[in-house]
Amino acid sequence: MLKYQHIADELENYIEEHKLQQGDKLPVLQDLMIQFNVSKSTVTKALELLEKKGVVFQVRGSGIFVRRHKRKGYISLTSSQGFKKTLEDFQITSKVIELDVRKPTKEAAFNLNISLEEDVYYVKRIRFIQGQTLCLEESYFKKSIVTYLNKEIITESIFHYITEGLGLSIGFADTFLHVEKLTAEEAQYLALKEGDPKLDVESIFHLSNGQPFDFSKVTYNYVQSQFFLQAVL
Amino acid sequence: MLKYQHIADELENYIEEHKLQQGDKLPVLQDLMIQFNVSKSTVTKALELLEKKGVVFQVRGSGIFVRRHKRKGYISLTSSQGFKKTLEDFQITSKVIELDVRKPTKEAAFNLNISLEEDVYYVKRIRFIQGQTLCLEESYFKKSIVTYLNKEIITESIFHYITEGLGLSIGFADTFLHVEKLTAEEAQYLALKEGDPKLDVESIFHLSNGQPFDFSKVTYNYVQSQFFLQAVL
DNA sequence: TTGATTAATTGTACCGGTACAATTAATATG
DNA sequence: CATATTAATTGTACCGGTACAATTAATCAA
Repeated sequence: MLKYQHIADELENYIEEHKLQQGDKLPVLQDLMIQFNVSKSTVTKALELLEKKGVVFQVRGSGIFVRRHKRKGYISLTSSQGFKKTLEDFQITSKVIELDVRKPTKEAAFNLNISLEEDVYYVKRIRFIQGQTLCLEESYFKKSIVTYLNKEIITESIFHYITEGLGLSIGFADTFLHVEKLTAEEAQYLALKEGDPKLDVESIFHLSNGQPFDFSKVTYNYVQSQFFLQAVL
Repeated sequence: MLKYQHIADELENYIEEHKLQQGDKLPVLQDLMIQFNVSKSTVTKALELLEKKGVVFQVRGSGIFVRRHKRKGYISLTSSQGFKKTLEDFQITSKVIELDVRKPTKEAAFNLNISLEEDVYYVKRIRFIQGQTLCLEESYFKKSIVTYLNKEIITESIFHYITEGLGLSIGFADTFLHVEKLTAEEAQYLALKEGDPKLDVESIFHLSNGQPFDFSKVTYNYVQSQFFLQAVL
């Protein structure tokens, strides 16, 4: 494992375990260098990582401080799938509605940058949070990249399978949000009424080499739709 | 100006001017070092910046490539106010509804981490995009930090005034999203109907030293509510 | 020509260092 | 005792360098 990754993990764990609060001070750079026996730039790199993640902020001439917001139960918009990590205290389950290999819709083909003839895995599932319907999800996976999927895999974490099982490296994602009214079909799945608010989240996921491999459309139950993001400006 | 900032700007302009597309290759590190006459780490730092901004992605052993999504008219969730930069082609105007110094609501006090007795500037305004109502905004600025505001300032860019006029440095923000139904009052402002969908965006802005200085609640017209964000995973 | 092997390319990890800006602490000054 | 000045602290910018991993290009073998 990379040194700076390891340091970042250690620091994050430390903050978690000691229940540090916003503004609490961490050891200074010099001390961290000694503690982990690495150079200044390696510690700096670890801290940059944590800064991006919204875990700390640094103030020149002053120190390194914990950044932690007060709200719970929000889904992170910046972590890959959103779940798992940020909502680890909450019970997330899935029910698979459909799974098959097919040709993409025009929309999916456009977003994945493929032809209408190229095969994709189509996945449709509902996700529950604490038993409540959280969202309805449709995904299109480029079959040339995600060569195999089955019900067991997609009931668990697809992304975990892609990275660990297939050995692929996920790079980045473009995410688009829309607010609209629920259609009759969607309302039924989400146990809401037609015309109720909904949040549509469309994401295009890319491998580290830039290839798009997954286009997903997720419709959220507006009651459960609480999202957050931490930006460095 | 910082060297790596300058390089990042230059590269971004180059991409824009030459209308480079997703996947287009930029000069390799070595060439950029020579071109800008700086060390490897400085170029790397510039590229990290652009990577965070979602402008490029790098592939080890291969090169530096342009990252550019195809959709227009989306508001960026990661840039400070969202507007100005990403929607520069669109006409954004503001109408001030209220502006005064007052005591914060319990909610504002909580989010700004201040007492109920500390003064805040309260700003309420409507923002229009191409003449259409885009959003209704309520902001609470800590008066001890943002010492003065007037109608001219808030009709233009408040953040520009805070950085340039007051010489403050904005650090980071926590942003929370909710989807709900419009109240009667909100509906009126936004020229929509009560019960229509809305997107609420609450943000807490902090200075570089970690102090929160602005809590804002923005209610978006769902028709205009198109947001995007580019994440590195 | 195909496939495997090797070599060249290219970005990333990490080191050690100097200079400096912003903050904070210490000291001097009235 | 408040306030201005100076000094110490602490993070950031930037340099130059070595080693190496992932990709791509070139070469060789069958």
